[in-house]
Amino acid sequence: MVREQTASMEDYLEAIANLREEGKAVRVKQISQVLHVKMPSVTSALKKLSGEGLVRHEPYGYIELTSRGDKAAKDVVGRHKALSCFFSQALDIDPGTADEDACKIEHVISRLSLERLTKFLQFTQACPLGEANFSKRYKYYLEHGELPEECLLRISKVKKASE
Amino acid sequence: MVREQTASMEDYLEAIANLREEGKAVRVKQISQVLHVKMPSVTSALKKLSGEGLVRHEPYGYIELTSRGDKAAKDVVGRHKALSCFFSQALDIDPGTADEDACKIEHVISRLSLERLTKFLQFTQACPLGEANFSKRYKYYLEHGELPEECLLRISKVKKASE
DNA sequence: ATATATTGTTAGACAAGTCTAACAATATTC
DNA sequence: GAATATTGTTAGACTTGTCTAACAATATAT
Repeated sequence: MVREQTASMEDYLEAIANLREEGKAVRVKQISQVLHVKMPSVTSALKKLSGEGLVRHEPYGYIELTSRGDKAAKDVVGRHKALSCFFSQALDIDPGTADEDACKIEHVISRLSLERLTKFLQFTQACPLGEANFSKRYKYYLEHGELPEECLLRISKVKKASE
Repeated sequence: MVREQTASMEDYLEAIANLREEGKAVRVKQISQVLHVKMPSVTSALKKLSGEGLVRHEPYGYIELTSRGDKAAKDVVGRHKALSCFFSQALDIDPGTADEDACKIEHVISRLSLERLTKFLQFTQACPLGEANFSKRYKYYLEHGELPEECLLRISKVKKASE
């Protein structure tokens, strides 16, 4: 299993993976900007991660993830994406907030909850009950503060049936 | 607005409020047991919170929240409950895991996401589309790995209509 | 009411992660 | 290619929150 990392170290791994992914130079300066920390903090973190065999780092040179580091990073990035996706798509939260929340929660959520969140999202998207899909009705509820008509109709039907 | 607290200090406030709520003695020992820390950590935290006017603490005596402390504690407890509720009810996660996750996430989630999560839960419970309500269909999906029949029927209807 | 057990506090070490200041290496520019 | 700017590193201070060890207060029991 992937070695347990602190939230901070996961952030560094994630930042390196993302910079690499975006084709940007993976340098101390870049990482420090992405994570809003000063450069010495990055150097220090890289030293730690190198010591654990997750990162290769030539002083003054470029920075790479080892295969173990890459695995760990992919894991964090995966959690981040799942959460971000859930917040923005299922809860209709703006991408900025969704991303911020994902950034924090990715370090603390359990595997089980993450998996369920993902399945929940898939389910709501795959299961288009009524004329509109679930997300649309939810958004209606968010905007108007009350259930859309199609939901109310069904409630009254049920009521009548049981009367 | 309620003063910003660290995750640790929020945990202490929450523990005090919960002990009080449960009618148990609010003592250093109790808090240390609830939070799985040693007693000196509690003493230290109480000193800090006293200094900020959130807690009243007579040395060797009982521990009370001030009105400001109570307000802050209620806020944390509210977040905890909302999250725990969402995980257990909407995602059908066991109460233990739901609680653990709530404990961590309560410190980092944004107001907006929390509010949406709550609304989402209300919506899914209030909007009983189809014969069964949303939660039931979701649980079917979890158990069987595929959409319940009523969902599939609707998909095929849509398909036919667009053919 | 004295001995003992329990609970609470103080003092100080430690770990993680950040920062600033000073210095070193590399890049850029003229 | 020497001067300057940029980037990176080292050293060491600081914060937060934990711990252990030793001591102090309170409660309990005989």
